[in-house]
Amino acid sequence: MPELPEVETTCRGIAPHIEGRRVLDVRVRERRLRWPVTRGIKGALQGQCVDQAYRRAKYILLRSDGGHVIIHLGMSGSLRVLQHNTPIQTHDHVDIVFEDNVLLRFNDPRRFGCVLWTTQPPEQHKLLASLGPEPLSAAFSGELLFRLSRKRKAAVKNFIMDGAVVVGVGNIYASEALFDAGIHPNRAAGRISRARYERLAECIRAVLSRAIESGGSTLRDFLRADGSPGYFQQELHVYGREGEPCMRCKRAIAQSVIGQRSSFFCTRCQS
DNA sequence: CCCGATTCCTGTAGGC
DNA sequence: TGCCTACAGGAATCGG
Repeated sequence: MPELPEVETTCRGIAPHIEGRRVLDVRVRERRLRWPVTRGIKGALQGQCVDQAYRRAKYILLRSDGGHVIIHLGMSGSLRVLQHNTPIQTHDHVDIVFEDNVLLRFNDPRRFGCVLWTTQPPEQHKLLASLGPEPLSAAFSGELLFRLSRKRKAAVKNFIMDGAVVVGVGNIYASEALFDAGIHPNRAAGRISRARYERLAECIRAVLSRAIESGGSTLRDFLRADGSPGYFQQELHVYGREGEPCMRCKRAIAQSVIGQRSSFFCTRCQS
């Protein structure tokens, strides 16, 4: 599933193929995604040049003369750069057809993703307006986590997955960063010290950076036919390892549901 | 304001 | 072997 590193990888992968190219056509086969594909997206895009593809949180933004395409991959979405004549497969919901035989194809079995068109500045769009800082930017810090967490009683795992606090920390990397930082995922966010948040912020940064490097290794595949899993899964310390020995102390990794999401942790190394 | 529960959807894994 | 159910998960939205 696309986490921030894969979204970043996808964005870097498609950008050189579509930037500077004119849109010839937009084909929508399935409008019913997380939000309905914007009516009129074809009329808005046709004939326009996409001059930039970039990422904000887990959104991929395509900038053209008159506005932006906002794409989210949800849980199962993918974007591929293909040739015009590539046969349709199941769940191929949207095509953006470019000049020079370039086709950008959105496929999403579970339809949790979206493809929207907006003429607003994207940072003012409803979906993007209240997002917190990028985890790999200077605006993100332990101090920020400390400040925003005061008086908050929610579990720290839910807190760091809150996109208004910091973007891009999904279920997998929340478990991983909390293990790396030695913090129990169920601990109340408001009862964690500044020093421990400094450590946590550093661990969030580190795990996402490493995953982007590993995501880079899936980059070679994603333009091709299959969605291969990538190597980052081999580097996970706790996620999906219930019952297996902790890599630090050998005690069995525990699993429990926190905020309706499966969480993995070591009861000895995390407190 | 804050938080937990609910919701969207389908492929996959597990049980019987 | 095959069917059926439970579950996974990003994130908006709603209700308390």
